[in-house]
Amino acid sequence: MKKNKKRTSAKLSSNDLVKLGFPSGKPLGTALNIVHTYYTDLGKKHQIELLQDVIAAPDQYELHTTLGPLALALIAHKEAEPIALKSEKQNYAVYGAEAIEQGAIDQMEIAMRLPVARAGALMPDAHQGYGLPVGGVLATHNAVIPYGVGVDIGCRMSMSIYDIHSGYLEKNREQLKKMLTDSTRFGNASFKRPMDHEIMERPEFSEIPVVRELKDRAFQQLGTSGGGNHFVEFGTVEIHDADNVFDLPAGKYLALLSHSGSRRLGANIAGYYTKVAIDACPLPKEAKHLAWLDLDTEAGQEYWLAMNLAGDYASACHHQIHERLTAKLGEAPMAKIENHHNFAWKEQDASGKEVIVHRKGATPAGKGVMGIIPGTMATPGFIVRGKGEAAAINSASHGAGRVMSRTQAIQTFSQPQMRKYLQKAGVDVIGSGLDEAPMAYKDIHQVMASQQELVDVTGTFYPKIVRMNGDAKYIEVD
DNA sequence: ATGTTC
Repeated sequence: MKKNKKRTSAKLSSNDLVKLGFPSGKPLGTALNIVHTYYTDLGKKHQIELLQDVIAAPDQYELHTTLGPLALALIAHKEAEPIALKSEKQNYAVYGAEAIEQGAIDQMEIAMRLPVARAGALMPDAHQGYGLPVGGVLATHNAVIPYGVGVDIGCRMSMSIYDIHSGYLEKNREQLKKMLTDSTRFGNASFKRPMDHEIMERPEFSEIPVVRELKDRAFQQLGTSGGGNHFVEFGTVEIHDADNVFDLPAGKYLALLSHSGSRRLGANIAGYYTKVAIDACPLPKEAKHLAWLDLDTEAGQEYWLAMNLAGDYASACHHQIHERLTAKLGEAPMAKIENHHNFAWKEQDASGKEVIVHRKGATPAGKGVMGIIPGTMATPGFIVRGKGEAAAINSASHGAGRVMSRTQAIQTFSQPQMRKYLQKAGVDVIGSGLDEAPMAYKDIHQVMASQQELVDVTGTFYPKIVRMNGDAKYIEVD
């Protein structure tokens, strides 16, 4: 049980193994597993020598008791013929191209050349991701790409609109801040006693082996928000006209908006099935992360079920977040709106053929479909109604999109600078850090202008009290 | 995004 610290630091990392030439996927995973199971007492230098011997002549280790599986994985990898990409460049629609980084465009071009790809589109908030760019939409035939869905499966937006005049917010800032602090959990924190939810009764939790192992943690994390760009916030929402699906009179209301996903459950499902896909689907290096699962295979069916479970779980988390805060407010919402933006759907293309539409950081925007496109912690978000634009595969952006990486934002901006920006916008922030500074994002108004063909704006949300992950006393502005 | 282990 008690491990000596020195020995842990001598552990080989996956990076070390990549440097030794182990291809990621099965060979890398097997090597890590074997070396950490059987050879931890050997010392780093000897571990490296041993692995170098295996990679130099795997056929000599095929029958080795502990290294045999690694040798076989290396041989299988060498023999696997990569699946060819289409050689011709494929066309797809790009919205707001002038503000999209080249890396995202390069990734989309590769995705379009997959033999299973049928159509694609790039949303105006697009930026580089793993495999498919964030803000990328890809329709495939009978195949699902785990990294086309993304790591945070079923990540979504949820809004409750209350029949409370927006003036309530200014008069009750302190109480609303306390409600957010008491009723939401970010980062590693979870509720002492999670509320029960029927999602935990789903058969997938006992029927799918990889999901079974995640059940306990999923229960602990019910109703939590995670980290990164996730938030729970109070703000005011302006309903522009009476022509909205909620039958709300035009006006200004108090609203609650949340953004989060499927926590560890979705992340681990994504990680596991990506590995399965990479093993089953050898692709050229530049397309490796776009490995797909055929929906006619057992693994493909299993991923589909697990993905849908993770999506419903993310929804359950939002429902509990809103349930807790609604109870504190003591007023039932008069309208609710929710949409996910990291998922794959079975839809029909223009010719009526079934396609699998991956939206990785893209909002469903079929004709009449309502959605929420958030800006940043200090800029407006929008309630939108889809126009059903076929060229965009019935999609729109899922936010403003970053103009700089988290690391870059932390190096570029200062605390006083961010404080000033938030003060000017009249926004209180609990938690967060400079990586989520509004200045690190594209101008949401420009992004909306780039997608006028894709959505109509029916309401505008102004964030006022925002909670994100991070040290709660770090960026409070009052 | 993620108990940061690809």
